[in-house]
Amino acid sequence: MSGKRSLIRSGTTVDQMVRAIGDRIVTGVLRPGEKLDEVSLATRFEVSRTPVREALGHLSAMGLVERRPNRGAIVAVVTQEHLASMFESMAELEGICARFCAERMTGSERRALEVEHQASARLVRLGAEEDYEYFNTEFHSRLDRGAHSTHIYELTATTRSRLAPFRRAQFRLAGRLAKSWQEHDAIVTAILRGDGAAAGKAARDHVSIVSEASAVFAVGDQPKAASTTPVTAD
Amino acid sequence: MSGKRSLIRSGTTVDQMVRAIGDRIVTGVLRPGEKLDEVSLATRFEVSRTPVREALGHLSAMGLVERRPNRGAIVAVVTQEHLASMFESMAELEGICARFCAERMTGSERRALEVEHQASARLVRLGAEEDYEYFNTEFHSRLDRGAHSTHIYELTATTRSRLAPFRRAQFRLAGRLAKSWQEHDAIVTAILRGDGAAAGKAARDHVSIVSEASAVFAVGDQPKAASTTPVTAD
DNA sequence: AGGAAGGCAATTGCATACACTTTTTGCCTT
DNA sequence: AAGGCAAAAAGTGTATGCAATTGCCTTCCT
Repeated sequence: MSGKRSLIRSGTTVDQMVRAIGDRIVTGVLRPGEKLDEVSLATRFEVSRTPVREALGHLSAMGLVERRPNRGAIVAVVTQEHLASMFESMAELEGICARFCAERMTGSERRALEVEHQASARLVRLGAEEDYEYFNTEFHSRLDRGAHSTHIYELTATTRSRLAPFRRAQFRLAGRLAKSWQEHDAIVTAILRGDGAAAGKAARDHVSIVSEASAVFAVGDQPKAASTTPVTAD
Repeated sequence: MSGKRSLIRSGTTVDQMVRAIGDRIVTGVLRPGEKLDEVSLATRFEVSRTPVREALGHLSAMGLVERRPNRGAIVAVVTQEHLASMFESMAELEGICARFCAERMTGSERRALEVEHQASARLVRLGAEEDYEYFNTEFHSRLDRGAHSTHIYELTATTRSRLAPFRRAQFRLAGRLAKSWQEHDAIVTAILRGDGAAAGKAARDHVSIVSEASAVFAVGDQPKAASTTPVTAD
């Protein structure tokens, strides 16, 4: 590989392909059910079929693409039913995390959670959607890590990433920002109180509401935003 | 591929490699931390490096092997802590499944669950460990499917497969068979009663006890049983 | 003698070539 | 004209070869 494509971010060719293709799926450039031809992708990104193939394997493991033996790969088709199932699972997983947090978080973890959460209140007042989204991600990351369970963490992370395409625009909905913060507050309060059952319930309810807010953006209504992963091709 | 190796079970070469290598990891022939050299594996199984590489990718996604970029793959090292975390997750997942079963199972599903469960009582009296293990698998499969949640099903399936290496010999422990059946009975009773909370608790407790029973077989104490996936090589 | 730099061997990562499977298209039969 | 079969084309699955990276060993300098 003669130095070209050196302007690109990082990692192996396979990683680049995973990001490039995955991003195009997540952003809706590649639509669910669309055929993913290996040679087309390879020529398009100016690499050989080998890394493309491997990338499709990764994406398949992530659940973003579906692979039929000897019959090529397609962008995973997520039915309304399966989407609901994923949100349901997410709610349960978050609930477990919150419950474990209430029972297991260290003193410094609790303090950090509280501090960050209170700090984010300012963003709600300002209506800073972008910044709040960052805090929101950080908040949930704290919950996931605070559960002190590596495997639950993995399950949560993979599920969250699979849901990413469907929850992107949730904070654009009117009033969602303030409501989100209130729900976070219920979770934080319960955790600090050490009330696992209440924390779990609050976290489950939180996701359930996000689910409803995101249902709008489900199948057949994917945005066509530009890719955020620049590559030489395209 | 010139017709040879036709005596083997099925599927593509990659699938065979996944099974062959995965089985050797699961059965302890390949020990945690052991280096997985691509050319060695390829020559050993008389295939080229390509399917071996792809298989290692799959196994990496399954969590059975660990891949370091440019530095090869090793059999995943499962720490005592991570193992505990996996059993904990399994308990929670089974709990969720049982709860959902109590709330959602159809009439015929409930009947089938009960019938099969009662039938397995005979195996306990006979001490038929092998046959009971089959029923046990079927039982849990019913629970997973009865939850009517495709994504929870996936999470449960992957977690279960990752735990497989550590729970194999559980029924060999004295009295485990009868105890297992009693725990199943508690779950079934609660489900048929429609008591989700009780079913969830019973299922969680069930896994917890399996966890304790399996802890004996954790890191550093893997058996060296022969592979159950015959391949031309070996 | 100890450490660092450079080179060599081994192994992974990518590209290309070949084999087999599936699908499509066109021709032949009914 | 319609349906089915066959052959070719398209595309995936596997093999092999080449480039690039890593780790180690040797060697040279301080």
